[in-house]
Amino acid sequence: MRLTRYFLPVLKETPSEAQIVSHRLMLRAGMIKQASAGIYSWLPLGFKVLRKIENIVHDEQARAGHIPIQMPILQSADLWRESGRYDAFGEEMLRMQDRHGREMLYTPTAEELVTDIFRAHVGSYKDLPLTLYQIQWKFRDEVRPRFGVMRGREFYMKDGYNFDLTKDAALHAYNRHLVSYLRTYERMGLQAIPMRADSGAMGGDNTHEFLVLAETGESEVFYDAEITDLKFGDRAVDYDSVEQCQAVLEEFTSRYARTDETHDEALFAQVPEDRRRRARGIEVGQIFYFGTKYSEALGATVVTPDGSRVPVHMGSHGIGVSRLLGAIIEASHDERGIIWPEGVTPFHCGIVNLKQGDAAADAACDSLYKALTAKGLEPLYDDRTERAGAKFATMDLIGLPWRITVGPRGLDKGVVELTSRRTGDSEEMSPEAAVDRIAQIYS
RNA sequence: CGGGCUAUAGCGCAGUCUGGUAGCGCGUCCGUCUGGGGGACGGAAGGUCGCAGGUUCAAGUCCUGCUAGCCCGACCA
Repeated sequence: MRLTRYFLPVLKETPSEAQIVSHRLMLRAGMIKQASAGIYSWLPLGFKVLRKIENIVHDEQARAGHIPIQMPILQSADLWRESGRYDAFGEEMLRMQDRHGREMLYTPTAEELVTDIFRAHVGSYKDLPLTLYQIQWKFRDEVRPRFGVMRGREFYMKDGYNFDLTKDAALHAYNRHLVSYLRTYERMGLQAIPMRADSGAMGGDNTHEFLVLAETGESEVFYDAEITDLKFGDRAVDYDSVEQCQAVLEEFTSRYARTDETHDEALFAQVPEDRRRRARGIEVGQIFYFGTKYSEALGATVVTPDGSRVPVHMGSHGIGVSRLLGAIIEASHDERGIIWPEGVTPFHCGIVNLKQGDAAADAACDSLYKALTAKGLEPLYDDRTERAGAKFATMDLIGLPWRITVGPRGLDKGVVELTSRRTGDSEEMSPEAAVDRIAQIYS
């Protein structure tokens, strides 16, 4: 993409509404624009990152064998009355009426709806196990939205629901999700620590939250320092293997790690003192096993091999897709701007032409652009007639992890400069070598 | 939902106390000089001063009501 043909409304000054760094940077980098309290439009750069994150989630869901569906944003109140949550959910649920006076609501989650789909179409143990998920806009009418997309009222979320014949099978689904989520977050360049959590309005007693450590996190967390050394890495886990998933769960949840909701000082005291950590975290996902709570309320049953009929065991699992942009920025930025992890960067690299209009520089940039594109990479070419400083400042702000700097001075020696946004390290090399290096980084 | 605050050009703000021709910086547009970290100079465009009513010869400024947004707290993916 050529910057002169893109829409990237960057701001030099910070809008006064933004308090925390991710919100400020998202506004300054032209990623979002507030539409009303806690509700945002996604501008091209922000939308691109949102899609990248969404794609990673879809990809990892597919790997775990989960099946994508799409359920409506507006739902009838009827099902929610059946489950008893219409009243239980309270003011957070945005309610409205259609022209006939029917009570409707903007979905805050979808246990009822997915269970309704299940009970209508699934009747036999032979159809199990089944995990359906969607990535869809949700709405929770927070009393006080803040922190940009980290705590908006409208938010984009992956919500998944597993249906299993037995409790053991459902617990395997729970473990499988934990493994799958570890992979998902690592691909985004994040370390998200599973912590024992509170089940809140979902019900059930088996639940973990995934937290990204960040000073601006909304939750206070307590953990054993050893846990941050754990890396999921590139291990090949068979998602169908009960033992393998169980082993990963045990590895990642055996050390002390809890949010303030479930924190237990006596247990925490058993962690060696030099490893006890108290910090803040951003919640980016949660997994639940809640058994037959919804299947019983809504009559979602299956016939077992012996011919009896039993309610299915269920769990639900969420990843805060839109919130992740804020979490990633909170975890990865400096005073000059965002630093995108390679896995979610909106463009693979930037090309900065230091002297737009100079025949040699223009030609070198064009040829770099073509070579990168030919390798399936997406560069952002700053072809504005701005001064070098302005171009560097924009690149630093929007956070592309790699920058190729092209100027007459270097071209005289036959080189361009490849710079890492994260480390600031620069290296001179031929344009061809720069293309190869970028391609290698993303291979 | 309790407490505090704000609303003036795309963004950041002054002007409101003490009523009298709506300003500054950044950004935008044009020109010249520049050209490896938000450069300089000259020119220009851009405003129902959140909305409605009131007081007054005259309201951005005073009064009343409303709306929207922000901060602290409680709450929350």
